Amino acid sequence: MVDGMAPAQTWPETGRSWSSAGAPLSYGLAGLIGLVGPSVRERRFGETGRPGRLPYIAAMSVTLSEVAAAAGVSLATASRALHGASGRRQVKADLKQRVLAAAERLNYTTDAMAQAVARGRTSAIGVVVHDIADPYFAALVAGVARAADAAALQVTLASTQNEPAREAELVRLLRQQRARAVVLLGGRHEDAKPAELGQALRLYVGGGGTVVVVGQPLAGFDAVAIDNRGGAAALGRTLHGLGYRRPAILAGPLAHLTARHRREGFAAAFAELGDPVDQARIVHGAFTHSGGEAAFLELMGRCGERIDVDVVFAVNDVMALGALAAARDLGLAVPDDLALAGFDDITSLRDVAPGLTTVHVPLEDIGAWATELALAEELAEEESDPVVRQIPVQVVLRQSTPARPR
Amino acid sequence: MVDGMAPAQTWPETGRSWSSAGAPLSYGLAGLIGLVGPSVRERRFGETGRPGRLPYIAAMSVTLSEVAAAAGVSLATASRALHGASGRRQVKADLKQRVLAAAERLNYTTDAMAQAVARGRTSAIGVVVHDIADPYFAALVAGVARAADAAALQVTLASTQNEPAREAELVRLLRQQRARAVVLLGGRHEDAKPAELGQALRLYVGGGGTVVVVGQPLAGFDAVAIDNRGGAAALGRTLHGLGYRRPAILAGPLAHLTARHRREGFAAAFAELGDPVDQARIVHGAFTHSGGEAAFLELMGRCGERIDVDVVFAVNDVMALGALAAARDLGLAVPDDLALAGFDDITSLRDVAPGLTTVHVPLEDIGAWATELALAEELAEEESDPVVRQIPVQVVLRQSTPARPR
DNA sequence: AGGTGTGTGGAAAGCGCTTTCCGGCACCGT
DNA sequence: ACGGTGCCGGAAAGCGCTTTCCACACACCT
Repeated sequence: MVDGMAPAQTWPETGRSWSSAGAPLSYGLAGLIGLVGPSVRERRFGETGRPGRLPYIAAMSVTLSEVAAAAGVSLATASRALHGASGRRQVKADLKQRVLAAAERLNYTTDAMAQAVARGRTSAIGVVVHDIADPYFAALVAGVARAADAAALQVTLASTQNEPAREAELVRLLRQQRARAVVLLGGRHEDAKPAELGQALRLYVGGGGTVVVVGQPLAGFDAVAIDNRGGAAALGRTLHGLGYRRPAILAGPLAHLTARHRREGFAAAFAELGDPVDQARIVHGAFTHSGGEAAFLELMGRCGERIDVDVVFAVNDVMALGALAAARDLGLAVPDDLALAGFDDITSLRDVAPGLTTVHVPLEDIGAWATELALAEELAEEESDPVVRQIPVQVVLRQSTPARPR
Repeated sequence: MVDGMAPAQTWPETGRSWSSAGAPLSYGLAGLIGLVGPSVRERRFGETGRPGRLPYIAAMSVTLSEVAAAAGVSLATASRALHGASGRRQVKADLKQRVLAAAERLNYTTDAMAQAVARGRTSAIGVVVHDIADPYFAALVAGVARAADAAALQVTLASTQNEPAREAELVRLLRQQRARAVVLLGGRHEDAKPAELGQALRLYVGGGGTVVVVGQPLAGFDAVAIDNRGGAAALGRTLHGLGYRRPAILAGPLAHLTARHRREGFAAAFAELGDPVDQARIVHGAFTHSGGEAAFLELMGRCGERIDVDVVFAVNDVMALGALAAARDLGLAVPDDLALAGFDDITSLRDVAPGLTTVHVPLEDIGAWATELALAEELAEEESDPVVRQIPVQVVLRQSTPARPR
């Protein structure tokens, strides 16, 4: 790996000048960090004096042309040796070895930005979430990360910080980053300038990107759809079958599509079985832990002295956990005083007691599938109709909703 | 937004040729996605026939020179109008308006990659985690995302997928991406080729990047350090004060530094108070939920018939929750049969009953601080000694460790 | 008028990379 | 000996952008 070059060599091949002003700093730096060798230093341009020179510190990394010079080959050959194999352009073994050795010796690393510009494509996919600390999004992102890793892609995380209206802005950002694909995890909100989001997504797709929406489909885009309505209906039927007759719903924001579908599915099931949900027992609130807490308190307030509700369905587990906390604070026992069910089967449910009845959604897998779908669609040159993959869900009964003695 | 241009106009200003082979596809696409206008299409190069042409589809987005042409100004002016203000180079208001209008009309969006190459710096920071679905990392990343958002930076998420040895690889990847800074959240492992990680980090720093390590300091790099030893010691003293005398430790992997410091701190506190931890009551296991479960079962197995342990300290909350689950399965009640404490105070603790005694670590803030530190260090041109910010932690007593009647 | 600023647009070089075309070379059959 | 045929290295153009230097126009002051 070490060839016959003089160890103190300072890249005469490159013909570049060293910074004089910057030299002390750069040597100091190199000394401090050690191990890095002569190639790590500050470079200045501008010896030509012609227009176009960049007399500021532009880069501190070894470039491919330096590697090429060190290996005594041309830039083209160096590029081919390192990333080549494109077409039938083979670099002979000995040259390739020389280049690889030089690259290693100089600690060269490809500049992914430059590569992206030259190749016209990046190696990053973007993922939009509302709050990465929420276990729902965390699980989805874990799946995205797994699939991206398998495909040797980077993940760019864009978070709205719980402001749904920022989704469009983040999509624009990812377009600017030329992300290969965007996986949109945030729940769809009807009030959050949907036109703006659609516009941003269309522009992104028009620029050659692929979009996959997770949760519910969005007109015109590929989607991995969770069967919210069906799952909630199945849960409703199951609870009815267990003997529950006076349900209440902690329903999430009115404009939140996922929340709405779950509420509608659940309500429809009870209605069909002859025990419609009392409208006064449907409380809307934020799609969060504290939203669930608040909605539960509001519900209890509406009930007054006597609780005329036997089961509470929170449209997601995080809200259900909020409700559980609120119930505890109120001195109400679940399931003795009140049964409780959620939706999603987030991982942290394994640690709550009593076990929470819910609808299992394979979140991590969904994240991975969405990513794989995006990558597959990218390959499909033909412009096809949006692919919508429906994910079935499954009711999981736990202790929070025991069969009700009649 | 709609100006007087002929709708069928095909950018004569640009002088570029349209693809003939690709035209049907591109028109079809533009038709399908609507709203995008004539500027979104496939472009081919190669009308010159000279070397250097790129006859493949290179990009589908509007470029700045097209905007410049549409606005009737030069490339330089267009660039200055959109991002300018660098130095005292002002673009007069009317020209600036023309450029902005043209950009909007063409749905132009800057190519962040090209910008990064030209400017020599990106706008992304990298964050390395072991598992984003783990609430510990999720909270930290939420903080990183918040701070990055405030600084108008992108977050590139790199996950080892629970393989600590992959940290070095991911750092190399982030170096390749020319991330402005790397925030290393993964716990330090002694066995995971530390030299390789250190080497990768040094090369990254040598290339102009900034590194901040979270958790415990790593020689030579900035860090936001959690007072693991002190926190665990304080917890130990507190529990001793409550009357516990026969502690056990679910200690995490031997080589895991955070785990080790917490174990040592806790053990030291009990030793100082005259009740050293029995070595046979220290069980090592993975730093995860199932690791906690397994370690707890192992501990119970070692105890045999009679449980001669009065409090179990798990070196993190996730393990403590695993232990709690295992205890439930075994029919043991916490705290009646056994007290339990953890470390970190992850958010999901709010939903477990009994409330788990732990050591509060402001995880999300730490993520944000680490990011802010990285950005501050980037500005400080002077090469200074590594900054290590110590974060104090606080014992939080909950129901899982009631005062023990003597 | 003739200098001297001052402001502002444009030409063009440069970032670091990929990929094309060309041309040189070795090998082969005739 | 000669043209054909592969193979493979190099020169150079190009990606889309930023920033420099130059040039020109217009004051302003003597």
